[in-house]
Amino acid sequence: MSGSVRRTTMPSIEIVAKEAGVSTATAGRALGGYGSVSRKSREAVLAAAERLGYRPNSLARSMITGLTHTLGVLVPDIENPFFSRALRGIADAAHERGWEVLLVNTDEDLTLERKALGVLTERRVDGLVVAPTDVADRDALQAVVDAGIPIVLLDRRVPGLDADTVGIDNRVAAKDATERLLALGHRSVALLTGGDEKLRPKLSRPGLRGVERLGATTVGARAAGYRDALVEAGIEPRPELVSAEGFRREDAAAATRRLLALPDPPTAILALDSLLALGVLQALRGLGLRCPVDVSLVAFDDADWAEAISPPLSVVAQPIYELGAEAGRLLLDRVQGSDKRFTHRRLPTRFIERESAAPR
Amino acid sequence: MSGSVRRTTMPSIEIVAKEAGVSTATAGRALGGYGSVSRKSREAVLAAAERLGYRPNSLARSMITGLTHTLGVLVPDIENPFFSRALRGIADAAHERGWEVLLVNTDEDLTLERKALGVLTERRVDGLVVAPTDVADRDALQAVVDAGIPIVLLDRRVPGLDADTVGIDNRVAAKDATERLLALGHRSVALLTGGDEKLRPKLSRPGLRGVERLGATTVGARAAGYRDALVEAGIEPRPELVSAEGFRREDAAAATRRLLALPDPPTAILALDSLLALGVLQALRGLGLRCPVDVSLVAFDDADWAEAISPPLSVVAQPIYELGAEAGRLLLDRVQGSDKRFTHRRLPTRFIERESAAPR
DNA sequence: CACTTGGGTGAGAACGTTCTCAATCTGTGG
DNA sequence: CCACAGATTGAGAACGTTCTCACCCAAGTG
Repeated sequence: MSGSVRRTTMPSIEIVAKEAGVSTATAGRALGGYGSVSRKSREAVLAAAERLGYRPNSLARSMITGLTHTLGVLVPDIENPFFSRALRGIADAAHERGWEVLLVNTDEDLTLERKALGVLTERRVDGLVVAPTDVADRDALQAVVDAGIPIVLLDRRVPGLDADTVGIDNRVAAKDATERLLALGHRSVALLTGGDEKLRPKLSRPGLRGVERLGATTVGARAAGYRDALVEAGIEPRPELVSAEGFRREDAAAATRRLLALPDPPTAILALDSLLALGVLQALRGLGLRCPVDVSLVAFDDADWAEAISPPLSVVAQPIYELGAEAGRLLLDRVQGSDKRFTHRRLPTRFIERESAAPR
Repeated sequence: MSGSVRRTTMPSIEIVAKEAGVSTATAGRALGGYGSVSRKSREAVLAAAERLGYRPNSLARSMITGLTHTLGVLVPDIENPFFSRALRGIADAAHERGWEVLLVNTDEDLTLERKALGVLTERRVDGLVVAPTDVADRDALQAVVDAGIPIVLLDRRVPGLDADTVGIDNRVAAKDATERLLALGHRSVALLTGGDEKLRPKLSRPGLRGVERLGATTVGARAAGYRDALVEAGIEPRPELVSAEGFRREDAAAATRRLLALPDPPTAILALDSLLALGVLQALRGLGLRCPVDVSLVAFDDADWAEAISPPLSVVAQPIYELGAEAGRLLLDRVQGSDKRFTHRRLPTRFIERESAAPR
């Protein structure tokens, strides 16, 4: 392959055995803590190991036991605070039970995601936590499951996949947030989804079928919840108030400027993540408008800055760390042989009322 | 070990060879792309592999090649935006050259860090990027290096360790930031370090030796730079203006309240990371003070919210992603056999002047 | 004394690759 | 037709563990 075969200087169990004057089998037993070994042999082996600085080779161990004690984690972008916090939860759960974490960023890129699935399969990870880029990857994911590697989906769902899922009830959470804005007297509420261009027509004019299909995705479910609240309040959803122009802060800022330039501009905005909310705040500053007196704002995710800025931001807080930890635990249960029916765990969200949403 | 030996259902190269009617050696050559194989054999093997859904076992490959194509990454806390961004840089650099990343959080805990070093050694990672908790871990780190696993230190340094390091010039950056506050007419500048209790006396009354010794750590170097600026400006450093009361936002808020309650309170604050800056902002809000009219604020790290809040925060921006990417590249060079002298790479910082620091 | 029991031991297989080496096949030049 | 270089091939070793199995031995048991 890549040329030079690197010879490590590390002593093998055979060397340790020789040094201790026993067979490799006995040395293995003493070091691995299985089988039965006399006190004398054990002490000789452990002393020899200590002397030589012996470190077991977990690759060889994995070859034979069939367990790598490694969990693969596939997320779009570890820089995203949502995923870095969730990863922390996953990693802690894994560590607690003696597992390590192999991390791959997918960049929301399907090709990359598939390649990563292949690589992690070749590495024989014991299981995978995946925040899939797209439901379109169902087959690739199912292939991994069929190969005997259990998967737990995080945040997003993929219909028809044999996997546990962990997330929140996005539709209900979004509906609740929207209702709170309506209750403050806002009749014209904008939605900033962060999805990409091609999503927008679907979001703004979804047939019933469309909503159902989109309901599978996080953004889609939240958009559906937003619609639910409007419809129940007897307000006709206005497509031009739904913006899906990109995930970056600048995209959100541009979208905000566009929204506020409308003939009948929104008096409140619901942003589907905290980065988008920053874009809104930035745009408001630029326009000389103030939050919440001119425009109310509510965002998903309780970012660390949400409470510290002026005005403190009202948010829909997800239990992100717990989401990750639960995914990790669920996965480890599977790895360790659980064959319960697949569960779809929904953890509760919490609306934190601060000062960015005010009566109209 | 942990009980059940899991038998994977995945076909081995031997099965593929049988299916294709060739020897395992030939199948290996066709699949691995080494040696020479006739067109006919290759096609038969690839077809058989495709048919059986063959996936090479990279554990077996690593056993023989001595390369796991895995980089270990040891950081205090992946949730910290600094480390999650740096990790992104490391991961991208690794991916680009066909490596994967095994991640461990150390929680600033020396015991955990040592255990993690052991685990990663057993996993035979090809190299390690470490943001060490403490210089006290020198021996444990050196042992890993001696075992043949190269290390690159990120952000922090460990004197006397055979390793490359990547970071910024903390002393110069802190001095520059302090000078800018002094240039605005501030004579009473506080420093929020975020270090823990036992650090404070050293920071506030360092003998020359003290400063030198602390210069090895990130916080210490920045504190030294802060002092440098004061001394050069002919201002006597006041120990009570240096606060090291914890890393969390609440700690910073409490420290800020304490500072502002002093008889001769600071008119400007330098916060050593963005989370601490949030604490300051929160405390100011609570006290009914405004930034920058009542208190000026400058912080390290250009957090994503820094530009979006009011007032936009003036910051010392580190090239965090590049720091990580550079560490990754340096490490991969070592893994692939470079034996250049150890380098200590300092990437340039950039002061971004926004609106949180104003004339007194 | 013969017979069982069970702790302790070592030889060698197994895991799934890549590597080494010698043997065979192919085509070319004389 | 022969010699020879080079491509192609397969048997078997190697990597470092754990697992299987047969064996030895001391201590009871009848």
